[in-house]
Amino acid sequence: MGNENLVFEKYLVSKGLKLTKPRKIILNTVFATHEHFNVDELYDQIRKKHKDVSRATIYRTIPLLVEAGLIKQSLRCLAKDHYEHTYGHNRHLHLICEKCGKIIEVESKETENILNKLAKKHNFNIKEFNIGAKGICNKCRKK
Amino acid sequence: MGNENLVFEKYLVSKGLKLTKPRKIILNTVFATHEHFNVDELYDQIRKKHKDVSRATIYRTIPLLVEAGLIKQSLRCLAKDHYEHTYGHNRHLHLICEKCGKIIEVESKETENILNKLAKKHNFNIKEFNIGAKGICNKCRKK
DNA sequence: TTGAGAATGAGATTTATTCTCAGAATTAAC
DNA sequence: GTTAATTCTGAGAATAAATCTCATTCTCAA
Repeated sequence: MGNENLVFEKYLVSKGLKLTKPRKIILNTVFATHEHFNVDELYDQIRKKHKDVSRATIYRTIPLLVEAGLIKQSLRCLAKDHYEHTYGHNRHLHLICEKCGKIIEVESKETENILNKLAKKHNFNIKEFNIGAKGICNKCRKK
Repeated sequence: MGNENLVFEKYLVSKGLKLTKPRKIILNTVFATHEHFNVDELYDQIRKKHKDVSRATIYRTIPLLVEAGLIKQSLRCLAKDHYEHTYGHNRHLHLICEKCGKIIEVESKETENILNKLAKKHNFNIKEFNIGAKGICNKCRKK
């Protein structure tokens, strides 16, 4: 219940685009939970209430949400792109279990600081961090 | 010219698999350069010399190379999976330019140490790091 | 109210990757 | 060397996520 709506509308207007009903529905469904999501999950979720929003529109709206700084592309899992919130969420890194797919989110300003330093050395302007590791989680290791 | 061949053969034998001609060709082409690659690039490279290696075999061999610890899945660029060497190469992180696609490779043991600590806290067993950032490179920023 | 441009749904299309299958290669035992 | 059991292979079909097309509908400023 932040003002994603405001942010999104501002972005759209600045590009000469419109905050239409389907776009509102998509935005609100995306921000109805805090979870990562992929297009299929989002589509199913939306379809529970709104039978008139198409996959095409979802695929077309996601890049707008990304551009507006509301979400970002996250992991790729089972051949599908996944997304996560950036607006209203602290940045975090991911520990992904290769066995069960579980995602552990951990905050770490430290790693970002180091990356920032390294980027400076290379005259590189960081827009977005992508930090994580794959491995085996606690539960799966015990099996 | 390390002994990727030996490593690969050892791995294959341990799984009851065979180091066949196509697999040798693929392995050697992969290790003929130090560059990241995707399947198309690898296929073209191989086809210059060997008209009889199919895409299917390349797709089937890559997971074996990954499992053998010789390469790892790296970035995904333009809807294609990319791979990079792990055998014989120090680990590094990637700064990826969103404009021109340039990839800057940087070493950083520091970030890995931090991730290791965090993983310990969560009883997570890291198999592979995935560290990087997207942004704008020096050249593109000047435009 | 209206008109110009933007947005939509439906379904076709694209394309990386995976699968199928009949024949070929491999390897160990004889 | 032959054989037999198994693994591999190439070719092309199949799959499926993501993109595109297009005729129609919506939006909003004037």
